[in-house]
Amino acid sequence: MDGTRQRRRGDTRQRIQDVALELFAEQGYEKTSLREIAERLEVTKAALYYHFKTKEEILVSIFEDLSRPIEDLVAWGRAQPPTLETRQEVVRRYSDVLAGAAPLFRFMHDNQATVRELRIGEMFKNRALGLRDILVDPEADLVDQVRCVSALFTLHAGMFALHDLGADPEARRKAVLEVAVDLIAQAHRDG
Amino acid sequence: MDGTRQRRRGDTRQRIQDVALELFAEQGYEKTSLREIAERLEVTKAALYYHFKTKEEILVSIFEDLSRPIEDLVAWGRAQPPTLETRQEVVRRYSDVLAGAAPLFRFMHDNQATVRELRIGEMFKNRALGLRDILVDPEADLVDQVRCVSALFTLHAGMFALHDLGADPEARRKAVLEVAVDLIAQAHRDG
Amino acid sequence: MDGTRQRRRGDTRQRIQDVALELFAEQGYEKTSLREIAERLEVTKAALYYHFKTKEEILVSIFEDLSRPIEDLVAWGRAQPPTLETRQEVVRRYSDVLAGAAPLFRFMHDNQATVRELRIGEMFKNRALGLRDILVDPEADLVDQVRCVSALFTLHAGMFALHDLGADPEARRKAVLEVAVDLIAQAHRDG
Amino acid sequence: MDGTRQRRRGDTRQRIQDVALELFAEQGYEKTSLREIAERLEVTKAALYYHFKTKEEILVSIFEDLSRPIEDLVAWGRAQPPTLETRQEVVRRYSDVLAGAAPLFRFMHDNQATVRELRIGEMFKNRALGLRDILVDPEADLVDQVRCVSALFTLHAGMFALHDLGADPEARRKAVLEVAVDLIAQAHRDG
DNA sequence: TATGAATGAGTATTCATTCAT
DNA sequence: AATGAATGAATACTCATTCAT
Repeated sequence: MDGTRQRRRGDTRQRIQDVALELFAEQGYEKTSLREIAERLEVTKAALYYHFKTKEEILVSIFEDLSRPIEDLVAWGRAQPPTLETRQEVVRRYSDVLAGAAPLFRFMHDNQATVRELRIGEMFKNRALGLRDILVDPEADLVDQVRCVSALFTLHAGMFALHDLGADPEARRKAVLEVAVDLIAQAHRDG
Repeated sequence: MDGTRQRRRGDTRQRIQDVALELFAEQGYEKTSLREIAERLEVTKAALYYHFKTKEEILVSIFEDLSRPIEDLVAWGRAQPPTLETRQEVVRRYSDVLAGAAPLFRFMHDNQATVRELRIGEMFKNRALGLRDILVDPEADLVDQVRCVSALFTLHAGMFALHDLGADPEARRKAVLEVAVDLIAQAHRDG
Repeated sequence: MDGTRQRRRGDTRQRIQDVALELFAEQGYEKTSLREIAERLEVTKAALYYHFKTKEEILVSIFEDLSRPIEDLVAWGRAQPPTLETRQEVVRRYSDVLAGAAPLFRFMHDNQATVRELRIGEMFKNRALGLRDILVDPEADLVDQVRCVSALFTLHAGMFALHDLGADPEARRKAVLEVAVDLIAQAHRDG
Repeated sequence: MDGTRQRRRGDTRQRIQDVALELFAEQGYEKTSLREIAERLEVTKAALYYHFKTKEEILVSIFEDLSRPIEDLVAWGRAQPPTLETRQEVVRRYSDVLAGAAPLFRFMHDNQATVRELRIGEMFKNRALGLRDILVDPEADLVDQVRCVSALFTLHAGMFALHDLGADPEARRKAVLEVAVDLIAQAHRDG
């Protein structure tokens, strides 16, 4: 009975994160004001400050919650032997991770200038470097190193910039993943 | 003799563009205020408005000046037969174009959320789609289409996100270009 | 005790309206800045924006609050038979209405060019036309129609432009009203 | 041959006045910027300053040029005996004067708050008082004094606020004039 | 668990005016 | 007779943040 009003008790923090991420992804971090978030939630700005100390903290909390799978992936990858198979599996899993928190990663991708100045900039960079270090063999040829990094960027671009290549999203994701996996394979052909 | 004061006569418009691009690329568009630009130039904000109607127009003018080579490249590409060689040459030339106006393209890459709302968003998108249409064969396999687009993104990423792969910039650029050219080649292997 | 600080709690919105109307009437809408209003109230400009969305909204809110009596008068007038007596009574009541919100109507009278571009321009015009339609018989002789409208303008002018005819304000108002009532009577002499 | 360009030589001052009055009457004094005037004339703002020392001076010069007929009328009126006939003739002539410089008087009527702060405020007030002193007999009944002033305001209102009474402008002007002349007559009935 | 009221610092933009050329 | 380049001061408005209740 009632529902919304009832269910809203206690989950305000979560609802703030949801709405904020939605708006951040849609319009960017700077162009999204706390007033806007508050209005969409039908609470006052001050209510946001009950749950979060600053605007930035809202973003940080979202990032912390949603980016754990990357941490896990990096941890897993580090524990594996640095083989072709491991690397391809990392790429596969990363593709899943991206798809599982698309709005966050779309936001990260579209707001790099902003993100760089924020706390999450450093955090994200570290996770990204973690991934890279798993995929890239520092002894390898520079071209092959680039191939591995390129696999990563292909995944990202595939998520956020291929909306007009037609084809349904799932088919697109598969195609993108195949290219990425293939890039890793090429980097291991010989050397 | 004297220099600064003397030479400044008449080139204020250009100096505004230079400083603005520098700051936009460094801190992002929204976080760069006209006050900051004016101060760095040692003129008043009002002087900026003598030369440009709005903040956005400063950016537009920079974009128009610096993105002409892309237009030219698209035009050239369209006039060639849609062969492997053409496409690889387009990739090569695009790499040069990016290197030739690196600060602008770094800005575009880092501020996509912002750019999308601005007039240059549409402009840039059109140029990008132009390039894509030259590189991508709509009849080809989806995976091969992705390969071609990925070549483009590899170029971009190579410019703006590989600063820590070590190696000197020129070597890096060559490696990136090789990967991109190779991606195009693979997309043409058979099919 | 203390008073000012104490009493100010909760009535800020009203105080903004009061001070704004005072300044608008004194110096005009355009020449009155929000800084001025804020300073006189010893609050910040931002506080004004907590209570009103724009400068224009301050004016609109004042107008809506103070012009209700005209609406009521028009409604009353419409419900009466269109006789000489009705019309004279409307003129009498209008004189009271004007006297009851003199600063607002002085403002409207003195700032017509400005008001015309604002939201209240349309609102006021509608109320004025409502009054006119009650006073003016569209079948009547043009000269008699003008007499009725002139009665209205005489009232206005009497409020705002006769300060130097000497005599005390109340006597002046009575004289003005008599002229206006008489104009209506003449318009009904025969016809 | 050519024409515009040719004829424009030498009459810039006049053209500034024309355009300025047009815009002042249309949008008000404050809302009309020198940029706007300059743009419409296809000259630079600085050119305006070659011909006039300030924005206000543009208005003053217009007023001085166009309000001379009032001065003349006042002078003429003062030289006549203070009879009913004189007064009615003054009203008739004033109606002509208003019609002859309608944009100026429409401006004065619509921008009273602004005008009051400007140099022309005082000038206009003096001319108006001059007229009033001719029309009003200080010995007369207050009501009759009001009638005379009301005749003046009827003329003004007739010019600027009766556009929707229908009827063609000339018919309207005649009707308005008749009411005004009649008001003067009533003020002289007995007394 | 929130709100109402407010602030301080900032933003882009506009304006009348000046002056060397 | 006019322009190009610039300024100083102002304006309406927005934002993240605070705090007493």
